[in-house]
Amino acid sequence: MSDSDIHVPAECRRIAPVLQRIGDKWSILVVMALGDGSLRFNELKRRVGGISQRMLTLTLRGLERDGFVSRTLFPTVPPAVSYELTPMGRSLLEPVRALGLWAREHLPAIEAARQRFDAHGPGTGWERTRRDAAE
Amino acid sequence: MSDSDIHVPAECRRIAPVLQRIGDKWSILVVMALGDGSLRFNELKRRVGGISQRMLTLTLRGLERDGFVSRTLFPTVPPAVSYELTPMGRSLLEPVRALGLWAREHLPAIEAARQRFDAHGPGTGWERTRRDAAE
DNA sequence: CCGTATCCCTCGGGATACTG
DNA sequence: CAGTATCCCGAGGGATACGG
Repeated sequence: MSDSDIHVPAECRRIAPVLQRIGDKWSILVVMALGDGSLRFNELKRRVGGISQRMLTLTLRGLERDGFVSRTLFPTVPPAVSYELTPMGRSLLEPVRALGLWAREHLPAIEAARQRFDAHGPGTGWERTRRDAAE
Repeated sequence: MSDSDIHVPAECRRIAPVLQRIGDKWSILVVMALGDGSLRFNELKRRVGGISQRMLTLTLRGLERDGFVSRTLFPTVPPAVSYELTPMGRSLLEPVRALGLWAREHLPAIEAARQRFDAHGPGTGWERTRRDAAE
Protein backbone atom coordinates (compact mmCIF):
# COMPACT_ATOMS: atom_id res chain seq x y z
CA MET A 1 0.00 0.00 0.00
CA SER A 2 1.64 3.24 -1.13
CA ASP A 3 1.50 6.67 0.44
CA SER A 4 -0.60 7.99 -2.40
CA ASP A 5 -3.42 5.69 -1.36
CA ILE A 6 -4.47 8.28 1.17
CA HIS A 7 -6.84 9.93 -1.22
CA VAL A 8 -8.56 6.66 -2.07
CA PRO A 9 -12.08 6.67 -0.61
CA ALA A 10 -11.56 3.42 1.24
CA GLU A 11 -8.48 4.84 2.92
CA CYS A 12 -10.19 8.06 3.86
CA ARG A 13 -12.98 6.13 5.50
CA ARG A 14 -10.52 4.36 7.72
CA ILE A 15 -8.80 7.48 8.93
CA ALA A 16 -11.96 9.55 9.28
CA PRO A 17 -13.03 7.92 12.56
CA VAL A 18 -9.64 8.71 14.07
CA LEU A 19 -9.91 12.30 12.92
CA GLN A 20 -13.31 12.57 14.50
CA ARG A 21 -12.10 11.07 17.75
CA ILE A 22 -9.38 13.70 17.87
CA GLY A 23 -11.79 16.30 16.61
CA ASP A 24 -14.43 15.79 19.26
CA LYS A 25 -15.08 18.60 21.65
CA TRP A 26 -12.48 17.78 24.32
CA SER A 27 -10.01 15.08 23.28
CA ILE A 28 -7.29 17.25 21.78
CA LEU A 29 -7.52 19.68 24.66
CA VAL A 30 -6.99 16.84 27.12
CA VAL A 31 -4.18 15.28 25.10
CA MET A 32 -2.39 18.60 24.81
CA ALA A 33 -2.87 19.31 28.50
CA LEU A 34 -1.14 16.01 29.20
CA GLY A 35 1.63 16.92 26.78
CA ASP A 36 3.81 18.33 29.55
CA GLY A 37 3.52 15.34 31.85
CA SER A 38 1.12 13.43 34.03
CA LEU A 39 -1.75 15.15 35.78
CA ARG A 40 -4.35 14.20 38.34
CA PHE A 41 -8.05 14.34 37.58
CA ASN A 42 -8.80 17.73 39.05
CA GLU A 43 -5.55 19.30 37.87
CA LEU A 44 -6.55 18.22 34.41
CA LYS A 45 -10.02 19.62 34.88
CA ARG A 46 -8.64 23.01 35.86
CA ARG A 47 -6.07 22.99 33.05
CA VAL A 48 -8.58 22.27 30.35
CA GLY A 49 -11.06 24.73 31.76
CA GLY A 50 -14.75 24.68 30.97
CA ILE A 51 -15.06 20.92 30.81
CA SER A 52 -17.64 19.25 33.01
CA GLN A 53 -16.73 16.44 35.36
CA ARG A 54 -18.84 14.08 33.33
CA MET A 55 -17.22 14.94 30.01
CA LEU A 56 -13.69 14.77 31.41
CA THR A 57 -14.40 11.25 32.65
CA LEU A 58 -15.93 10.17 29.35
CA THR A 59 -13.14 11.74 27.32
CA LEU A 60 -10.46 10.09 29.46
CA ARG A 61 -12.19 6.71 29.19
CA GLY A 62 -12.26 7.06 25.44
CA LEU A 63 -8.61 8.04 25.22
CA GLU A 64 -7.69 5.24 27.58
CA ARG A 65 -9.68 2.75 25.54
CA ASP A 66 -7.86 3.75 22.38
CA GLY A 67 -4.50 3.46 24.11
CA PHE A 68 -3.63 7.17 24.14
CA VAL A 69 -3.72 7.65 27.87
CA SER A 70 -2.75 5.51 30.82
CA ARG A 71 -4.51 5.69 34.14
CA THR A 72 -2.75 4.98 37.41
CA LEU A 73 -4.66 4.57 40.63
CA PHE A 74 -3.00 5.22 43.99
CA PRO A 75 -5.23 3.49 46.55
CA THR A 76 -4.78 6.09 49.26
CA VAL A 77 -7.50 7.88 51.19
CA PRO A 78 -8.74 9.94 49.58
CA PRO A 79 -7.83 8.11 46.37
CA ALA A 80 -5.49 9.74 43.86
CA VAL A 81 -5.49 9.05 40.15
CA SER A 82 -2.95 10.27 37.65
CA TYR A 83 -3.27 10.31 33.90
CA GLU A 84 -0.44 10.37 31.45
CA LEU A 85 0.14 9.91 27.76
CA THR A 86 1.24 6.49 26.54
CA PRO A 87 4.04 6.35 23.95
CA MET A 88 1.37 6.28 21.27
CA GLY A 89 -0.35 9.25 22.87
CA ARG A 90 2.88 11.21 22.76
CA SER A 91 3.45 10.28 19.14
CA LEU A 92 -0.02 11.58 18.36
CA LEU A 93 1.03 14.90 19.82
CA GLU A 94 3.32 15.60 16.87
CA PRO A 95 0.82 15.68 13.99
CA VAL A 96 -1.70 17.34 16.28
CA ARG A 97 0.76 20.07 17.12
CA ALA A 98 1.48 20.50 13.43
CA LEU A 99 -2.21 21.09 12.88
CA GLY A 100 -2.21 23.44 15.84
CA LEU A 101 0.59 25.48 14.35
CA TRP A 102 -1.22 25.56 11.03
CA ALA A 103 -4.40 26.69 12.74
CA ARG A 104 -2.66 29.46 14.60
CA GLU A 105 -0.95 30.64 11.47
CA HIS A 106 -4.11 30.73 9.39
CA LEU A 107 -6.67 31.77 11.96
CA PRO A 108 -6.61 35.44 10.90
CA ALA A 109 -7.19 34.44 7.28
CA ILE A 110 -10.05 32.17 8.30
CA GLU A 111 -11.74 34.86 10.33
CA ALA A 112 -11.29 37.36 7.54
CA ALA A 113 -12.85 34.92 5.06
CA ARG A 114 -15.80 34.46 7.38
CA GLN A 115 -16.42 38.16 7.66
CA ARG A 116 -16.31 38.58 3.89
CA PHE A 117 -18.71 35.68 3.49
CA ASP A 118 -21.11 36.84 6.19
CA ALA A 119 -21.03 40.51 5.30
CA HIS A 120 -21.33 40.48 1.51
CA GLY A 121 -23.12 37.15 1.68
CA PRO A 122 -22.38 34.28 -0.65
CA GLY A 123 -21.45 36.00 -3.87
CA THR A 124 -18.25 37.73 -2.88
CA GLY A 125 -15.05 36.34 -1.50
CA TRP A 126 -13.93 33.22 -3.33
CA GLU A 127 -17.26 32.88 -5.07
CA ARG A 128 -17.08 33.37 -8.81
CA THR A 129 -19.20 33.11 -11.92
CA ARG A 130 -17.88 32.06 -15.27
CA ARG A 131 -19.69 33.54 -18.28
CA ASP A 132 -17.85 31.07 -20.47
CA ALA A 133 -18.58 27.41 -19.83
CA ALA A 134 -15.07 26.39 -20.89
CA GLU A 135 -12.45 25.36 -18.35
CA MET B 1 4.46 34.66 20.75
CA SER B 2 6.71 31.61 20.78
CA ASP B 3 6.03 28.14 19.43
CA SER B 4 5.90 26.71 22.92
CA ASP B 5 2.79 28.75 23.61
CA ILE B 6 0.76 26.03 21.96
CA HIS B 7 0.17 24.22 25.21
CA VAL B 8 -1.08 27.34 26.94
CA PRO B 9 -4.80 27.00 27.63
CA ALA B 10 -5.65 30.23 25.85
CA GLU B 11 -3.84 29.04 22.75
CA CYS B 12 -5.51 25.65 22.78
CA ARG B 13 -8.90 27.29 22.95
CA ARG B 14 -8.17 29.20 19.80
CA ILE B 15 -7.12 26.22 17.78
CA ALA B 16 -9.80 23.89 19.11
CA PRO B 17 -12.59 25.35 16.97
CA VAL B 18 -10.49 24.82 13.84
CA LEU B 19 -9.79 21.24 14.85
CA GLN B 20 -13.49 20.65 15.33
CA ARG B 21 -14.34 22.15 11.97
CA ILE B 22 -11.88 19.78 10.36
CA GLY B 23 -13.00 17.01 12.66
CA ASP B 24 -16.69 17.19 11.85
CA LYS B 25 -18.25 14.28 10.10
CA TRP B 26 -17.57 15.28 6.48
CA SER B 27 -15.18 18.22 6.12
CA ILE B 28 -11.89 16.32 5.86
CA LEU B 29 -13.42 13.82 3.49
CA VAL B 30 -14.55 16.63 1.21
CA VAL B 31 -11.25 18.48 1.45
CA MET B 32 -9.31 15.34 0.66
CA ALA B 33 -11.63 14.51 -2.22
CA LEU B 34 -10.83 17.94 -3.64
CA GLY B 35 -7.14 17.33 -3.11
CA ASP B 36 -6.68 16.03 -6.64
CA GLY B 37 -8.40 18.93 -8.36
CA SER B 38 -11.76 20.59 -8.86
CA LEU B 39 -14.97 18.58 -8.85
CA ARG B 40 -18.60 19.25 -9.59
CA PHE B 41 -21.30 18.80 -6.98
CA ASN B 42 -22.42 15.31 -7.92
CA GLU B 43 -18.92 14.08 -8.71
CA LEU B 44 -17.99 15.14 -5.21
CA LYS B 45 -21.04 13.42 -3.80
CA ARG B 46 -20.11 10.14 -5.46
CA ARG B 47 -16.45 10.46 -4.47
CA VAL B 48 -17.15 11.01 -0.84
CA GLY B 49 -19.76 8.31 -0.78
CA GLY B 50 -22.45 8.02 1.87
CA ILE B 51 -22.94 11.75 2.29
CA SER B 52 -26.45 13.13 1.86
CA GLN B 53 -27.19 15.96 -0.51
CA ARG B 54 -28.07 18.16 2.38
CA MET B 55 -24.86 17.53 4.29
CA LEU B 56 -22.68 17.99 1.24
CA THR B 57 -24.26 21.39 0.68
CA LEU B 58 -23.85 22.41 4.30
CA THR B 59 -20.28 21.15 4.47
CA LEU B 60 -19.33 22.98 1.29
CA ARG B 61 -20.92 26.20 2.53
CA GLY B 62 -18.94 25.92 5.74
CA LEU B 63 -15.68 25.29 3.95
CA GLU B 64 -16.42 28.11 1.55
CA ARG B 65 -17.21 30.45 4.38
CA ASP B 66 -13.90 29.70 6.06
CA GLY B 67 -12.03 30.23 2.81
CA PHE B 68 -10.97 26.62 2.22
CA VAL B 69 -13.02 26.05 -0.89
CA SER B 70 -13.98 28.22 -3.85
CA ARG B 71 -17.22 27.81 -5.71
CA THR B 72 -17.52 28.59 -9.39
CA LEU B 73 -20.89 28.76 -11.09
CA PHE B 74 -21.21 28.22 -14.86
CA PRO B 75 -24.59 29.72 -15.78
CA THR B 76 -25.46 27.12 -18.38
CA VAL B 77 -28.63 25.05 -18.64
CA PRO B 78 -28.60 22.92 -16.69
CA PRO B 79 -26.30 24.86 -14.39
CA ALA B 80 -22.86 23.47 -13.55
CA VAL B 81 -20.95 24.26 -10.37
CA SER B 82 -17.39 23.30 -9.65
CA TYR B 83 -15.66 23.33 -6.30
CA GLU B 84 -11.94 23.54 -5.75
CA LEU B 85 -9.52 24.14 -2.93
CA THR B 86 -8.25 27.67 -2.41
CA PRO B 87 -4.53 28.13 -1.73
CA MET B 88 -5.33 28.02 1.98
CA GLY B 89 -7.37 24.88 1.46
CA ARG B 90 -4.42 23.23 -0.23
CA SER B 91 -2.08 24.28 2.54
CA LEU B 92 -4.45 22.68 5.02
CA LEU B 93 -4.07 19.46 3.14
CA GLU B 94 -0.50 19.04 4.38
CA PRO B 95 -1.05 18.79 8.15
CA VAL B 96 -4.24 16.85 7.52
CA ARG B 97 -2.38 14.33 5.41
CA ALA B 98 0.25 14.07 8.12
CA LEU B 99 -2.51 13.15 10.54
CA GLY B 100 -3.88 10.73 8.01
CA LEU B 101 -0.54 8.98 7.71
CA TRP B 102 -0.28 8.84 11.48
CA ALA B 103 -3.77 7.39 11.72
CA ARG B 104 -3.06 4.71 9.16
CA GLU B 105 0.17 3.79 10.85
CA HIS B 106 -1.36 3.49 14.30
CA LEU B 107 -4.79 2.15 13.46
CA PRO B 108 -3.84 -1.45 14.24
CA ALA B 109 -2.47 -0.43 17.62
CA ILE B 110 -5.61 1.56 18.36
CA GLU B 111 -7.89 -1.32 17.49
CA ALA B 112 -5.78 -3.70 19.55
CA ALA B 113 -5.98 -1.34 22.52
CA ARG B 114 -9.75 -1.21 22.14
CA GLN B 115 -10.09 -4.94 22.18
CA ARG B 116 -7.94 -5.25 25.28
CA PHE B 117 -9.99 -2.57 26.98
CA ASP B 118 -13.34 -4.01 25.94
CA ALA B 119 -12.47 -7.62 26.60
CA HIS B 120 -10.71 -7.48 29.96
CA GLY B 121 -12.60 -4.34 30.83
CA PRO B 122 -10.99 -1.33 32.47
CA GLY B 123 -8.34 -2.87 34.66
CA THR B 124 -6.06 -4.35 32.05
CA GLY B 125 -4.22 -2.73 29.21
CA TRP B 126 -2.57 0.52 30.27
CA GLU B 127 -4.45 0.62 33.53
CA ARG B 128 -2.28 0.27 36.60
CA THR B 129 -2.43 0.44 40.33
CA ARG B 130 0.38 1.70 42.50
CA ARG B 131 0.60 0.21 45.98
CA ASP B 132 3.05 2.95 46.91
CA ALA B 133 1.77 6.48 46.77
CA ALA B 134 5.18 7.86 45.78
CA GLU B 135 5.98 8.79 42.20
C1' DC C 1 -10.76 13.29 45.64
C1' DC C 2 -12.63 10.77 41.93
C1' DG C 3 -15.87 9.39 39.94
C1' DT C 4 -21.15 7.36 38.50
C1' DA C 5 -26.14 8.21 37.72
C1' DT C 6 -29.94 10.87 36.11
C1' DC C 7 -32.32 14.46 33.81
C1' DC C 8 -32.89 17.23 30.00
C1' DC C 9 -32.20 19.93 26.08
C1' DT C 10 -29.76 21.27 21.90
C1' DC C 11 -27.81 20.23 17.56
C1' DG C 12 -25.94 17.22 14.05
C1' DG C 13 -27.41 14.94 10.48
C1' DG C 14 -30.34 11.35 7.66
C1' DA C 15 -34.63 10.73 4.58
C1' DT C 16 -37.61 12.65 1.64
C1' DA C 17 -39.83 15.88 -1.35
C1' DC C 18 -39.85 19.95 -4.06
C1' DT C 19 -37.74 24.01 -7.29
C1' DG C 20 -34.93 26.79 -10.98
C1' DC D 1 -27.76 19.39 -12.29
C1' DA D 2 -27.57 21.69 -8.07
C1' DG D 3 -29.54 22.87 -4.73
C1' DT D 4 -33.57 24.38 -0.75
C1' DA D 5 -37.24 23.07 2.60
C1' DT D 6 -39.25 20.16 6.09
C1' DC D 7 -39.49 16.56 9.28
C1' DC D 8 -37.62 13.82 12.64
C1' DC D 9 -34.60 11.07 15.46
C1' DG D 10 -30.54 9.94 18.18
C1' DA D 11 -26.10 11.37 19.92
C1' DG D 12 -23.54 14.93 22.40
C1' DG D 13 -23.01 17.20 26.20
C1' DG D 14 -24.22 20.49 30.36
C1' DA D 15 -26.15 20.65 35.33
C1' DT D 16 -26.95 18.51 39.29
C1' DA D 17 -26.96 15.07 42.85
C1' DC D 18 -25.16 11.08 44.97
C1' DG D 19 -21.48 7.27 46.38
C1' DG D 20 -16.81 5.02 47.77
